[in-house]
Amino acid sequence: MPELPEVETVMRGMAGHLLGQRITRADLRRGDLRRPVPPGLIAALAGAEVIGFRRRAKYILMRLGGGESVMFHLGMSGRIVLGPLGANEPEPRHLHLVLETAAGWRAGFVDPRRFGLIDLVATAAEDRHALLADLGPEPLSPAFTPALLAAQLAGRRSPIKALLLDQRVIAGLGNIYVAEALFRARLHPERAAASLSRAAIARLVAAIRETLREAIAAGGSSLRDYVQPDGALGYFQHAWRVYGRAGAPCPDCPGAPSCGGIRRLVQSGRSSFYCPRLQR
DNA sequence: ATACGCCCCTGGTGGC
DNA sequence: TGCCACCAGGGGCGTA
Repeated sequence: MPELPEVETVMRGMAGHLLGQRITRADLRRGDLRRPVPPGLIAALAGAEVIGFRRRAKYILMRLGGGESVMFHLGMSGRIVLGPLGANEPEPRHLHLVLETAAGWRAGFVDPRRFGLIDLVATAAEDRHALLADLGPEPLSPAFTPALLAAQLAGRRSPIKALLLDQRVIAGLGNIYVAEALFRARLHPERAAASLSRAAIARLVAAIRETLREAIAAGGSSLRDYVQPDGALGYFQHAWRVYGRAGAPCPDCPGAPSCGGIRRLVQSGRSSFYCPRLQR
């Protein structure tokens, strides 16, 4: 479930074992991801020291001593696996890139559907990368204010759900956290963006922040060092209030009959979940 | 400029 | 057991 909180958690887990380490070996098994892995990737990685990590939207930037950053995007099914060298575990399927560190750890990029990507960018020019240049504000940054969101929504007739998924409007939300934030803000996913009052926009900004913060906290607290027994980083169970719960009682409606339960609808090909009584 | 459908790819699930 | 339809956390592209 790689949306912003999962990507943040994965990044922290990677940093825990890779930051400050030297990469002794880099092995590309398969380079035809969403876009081809750049030819210079292995040369940039091999022998390099990992000197920093940063997340922007759903991208992880791993900064190397040579002045380049490796960009990872997990797509729908991507994950990072981590384990000690020499462990006798079977290699996961769909392992596309393997890194080994001087300290004896192995990190792997696994992505069955190959909607993810790996790219290389000059560290000094990270934000000018074509995939980062047009991204909207980070929802957890002070720059993400009701006034800013209001300016983005003004005059837009699209459903609010669609705009919150648009990474140019706000960076890092995906289908799950949009559903959860709209529920928390009591806004129906089909509401026209421009019809939101100032108060509703303020509620939405707060709801997005709270939803993401709690999810990051859950990810961090559920994994002592972020590495699960199978080596996967940053994937944690979370109790969604509405996502994936069609037909279930609404957690905030005291009597189930009062709203008839959580409903599912399809918007531009993707599922939305909401409470018909609370969300308007 | 904006909005929408379609596509990329593999795997899991549930029905027959 | 097999087959098939449907669904899935993302996002880019072409077309109106």
